[in-house]
Amino acid sequence: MSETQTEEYIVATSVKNPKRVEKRRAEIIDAAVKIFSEKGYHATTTKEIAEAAGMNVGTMFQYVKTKQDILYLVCCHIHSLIEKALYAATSENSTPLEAIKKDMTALFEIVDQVSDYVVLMYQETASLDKEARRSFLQREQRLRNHLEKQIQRGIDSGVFKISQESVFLIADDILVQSQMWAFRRWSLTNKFTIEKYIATRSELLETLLT
Amino acid sequence: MSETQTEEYIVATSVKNPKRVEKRRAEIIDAAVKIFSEKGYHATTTKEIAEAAGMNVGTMFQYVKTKQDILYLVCCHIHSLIEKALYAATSENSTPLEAIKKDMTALFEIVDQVSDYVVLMYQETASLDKEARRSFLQREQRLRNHLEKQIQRGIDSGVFKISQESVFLIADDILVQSQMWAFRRWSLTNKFTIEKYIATRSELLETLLT
Amino acid sequence: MSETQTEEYIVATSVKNPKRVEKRRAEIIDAAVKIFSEKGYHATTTKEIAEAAGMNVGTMFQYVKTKQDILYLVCCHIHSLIEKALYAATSENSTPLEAIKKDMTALFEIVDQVSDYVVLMYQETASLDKEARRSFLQREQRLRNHLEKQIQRGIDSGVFKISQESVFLIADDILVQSQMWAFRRWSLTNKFTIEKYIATRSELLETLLT
Amino acid sequence: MSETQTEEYIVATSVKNPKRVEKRRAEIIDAAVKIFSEKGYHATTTKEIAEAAGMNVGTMFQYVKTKQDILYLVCCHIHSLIEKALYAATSENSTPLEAIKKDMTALFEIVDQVSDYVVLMYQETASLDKEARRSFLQREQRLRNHLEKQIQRGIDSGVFKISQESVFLIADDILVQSQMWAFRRWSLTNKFTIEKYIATRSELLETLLT
DNA sequence: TATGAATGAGGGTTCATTCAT
DNA sequence: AATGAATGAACCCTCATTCAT
Repeated sequence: MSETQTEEYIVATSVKNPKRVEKRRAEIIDAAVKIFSEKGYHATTTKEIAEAAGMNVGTMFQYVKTKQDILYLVCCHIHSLIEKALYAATSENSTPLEAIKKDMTALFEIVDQVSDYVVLMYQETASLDKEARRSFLQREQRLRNHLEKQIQRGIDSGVFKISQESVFLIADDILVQSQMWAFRRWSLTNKFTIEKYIATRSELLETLLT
Repeated sequence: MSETQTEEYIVATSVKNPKRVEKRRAEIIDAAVKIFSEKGYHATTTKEIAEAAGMNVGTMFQYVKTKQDILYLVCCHIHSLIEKALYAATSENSTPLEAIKKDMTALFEIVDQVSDYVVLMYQETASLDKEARRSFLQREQRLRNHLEKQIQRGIDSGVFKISQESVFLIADDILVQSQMWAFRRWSLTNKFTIEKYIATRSELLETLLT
Repeated sequence: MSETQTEEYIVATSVKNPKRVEKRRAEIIDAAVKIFSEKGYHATTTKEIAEAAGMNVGTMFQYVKTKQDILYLVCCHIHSLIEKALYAATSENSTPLEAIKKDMTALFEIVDQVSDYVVLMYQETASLDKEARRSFLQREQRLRNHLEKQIQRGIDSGVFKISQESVFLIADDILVQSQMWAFRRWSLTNKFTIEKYIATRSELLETLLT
Repeated sequence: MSETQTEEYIVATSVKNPKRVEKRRAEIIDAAVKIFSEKGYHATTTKEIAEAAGMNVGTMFQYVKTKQDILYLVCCHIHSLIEKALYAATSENSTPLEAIKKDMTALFEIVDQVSDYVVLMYQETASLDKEARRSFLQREQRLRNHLEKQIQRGIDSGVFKISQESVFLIADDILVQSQMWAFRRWSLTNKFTIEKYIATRSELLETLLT
């Protein structure tokens, strides 16, 4: 479980009222998420975003310093959706195997629901500068850490028979596989419904763990 | 095994002599690969590429119609490197398990060698237009098809005990995991050398298959 | 002695209480003088000025109609500093030569003290519109008129042996030379202290006048 | 005579043919000089300049890296006009007094002819960044050095009876006075024609020197 | 009177692509 | 086939000023 802690990337604003910032940014994010996932980050104009967000360009740039900031906010927002769904699924009263399967299911389901955004999020991460990218990747580590802990529980209670170094890889694999459902939708949906996909993945995971 | 066959995306040129086209494009690709993986596709100007390729912008645009064409050529080039390495590793005289492990090893090793380019290739795929992207993704399918066949051999010979639908997923996983080594290098190299990574992955694969 | 009299440029305000206007404007001027002379008029934003003046942009614009008004106020303020220092030095009980030398000394000394502001004042005069510039230049004429009168005294009393048309030029020269000390500080301080500069200028002036 | 030598500020270009650069820049300068002296540097748009220069904005920016570069070129161009006129007037076969008077006359006359540009040149110098400003000011020193040499000749030959430190000041004064004719045109032309101005200044200079 | 969010025109600069030589 | 100057639409962001509270 890696935990190199660094400060979060902060999106600056010249607006003082935090409530307003939150509200306006939500509007910006909502608009940007849609346009970005249709046309991509680079092909989208700041003016377009502002218009779609129902505000003036100048206004928008009071809540955000650069276009990239918008991308960062968007990525974090999407990530939060996933994180919330995952954490909501986690219950303490289940066997380790059930628990990790439940997490996996929740993860795959939320990714399925917002798959366009997941693609966007990972595709455009590259357009963030170092600072922002690092900060975003840290968030991702939180997800993996969560899964690692769940797997570790299974090892500790003697249910899972895997080597210690596999923990990290398997946790990471689950994450990556969820993303894959988004990225390869066009090809996977030929063969799987989301339910079938989850079922097959669950089986493979069980094979691996026990 | 997916095989929706469509025509390949063709990069047009106004130059007649095919030998010259090949030579000049090789120069362009070599230059572009380096700059793209340093600065990214969008941050790179056509002029920079031309200069690095030792030719004039005008000249370059005679071997290529758009900047995106260059990206397409670059992606295909990188992909070829991987494809060649994978095919070179495949031998007929081995057990299915040995064979798929050998393939996996070759794949991971080549990705390790050109990891910067792999990252570039997958990161910037989004910047290709529909046509070109589809054509590029078709190439990727060839890789997966190859792996699928190897796994199928094991099933057919009764060595691998997995469901039919897992074939596709496992083949895809191997591919994705190779890419992961490139994408998460910064985090994985904390825990693994490439040899260790291959070994662990091999073990997990064996668990899964047998 | 030129005296084309025109009305003064008036900086409008929407605030009724004159005391408050005076106080607030003093705060604005103090803030603006500093920032302008650090970054120049164009590079300074109204928001910066307001913040430095400890008030809100909106508030500031109630005491001033445009950004240019601030510049005008600043220029007038700086000019007043010089004017006051000059008038304070003038005494009636001295020979014409002593008197003009005293004035010159006072002028050079005050310019030396606020040289940054003098540079600012003359540099940015160009950014005033016609109206405001004319009004400001009128103030400058008051200074020259003062010096002209002092020289005239010397001529009238038969001490200064110069032609009538030189009066204007010499008065102007003194003014310009004082500004030069501000503008060419970087080069003049290699050769002169302010005392030495004043001494040398005094000698040259005496040569010229007698 | 100050001569801190530093490298000249070089205006970059992406155009290789030096002849073309020279020709195009001449067009840019011609256009810019006119618009700048009408509206000032800040109020002028790069697009306006390009249009007036009969070329595309993009084209213009191939001969110049920034708007400020244009200002620098303009300032240098104007300065060259003055320098050439001054050097052309200098003859060796005259007494020191005649020589310096001739120089002064030439200087005042050229400034009179291009007075709008002189005002522009000195007014907007402040808009140059440090680098460019330093480089431009160096050019100005060449002018002063020239005048200093002329005065020195008179001292060396025993004709001028002035202290050594006055040499610098008097040379500088001549320069400044020429600029004054440009800057205070509106006020000076009430009292002087250029010929009368030159005559009066010559007299004062002679008084000072002999 | 004071606040600070909203406005939006406009500015400098870039760069993929073309085309005359 | 090669050169490199020309094109111009488009982009991100700023900031003086206003106005509702």
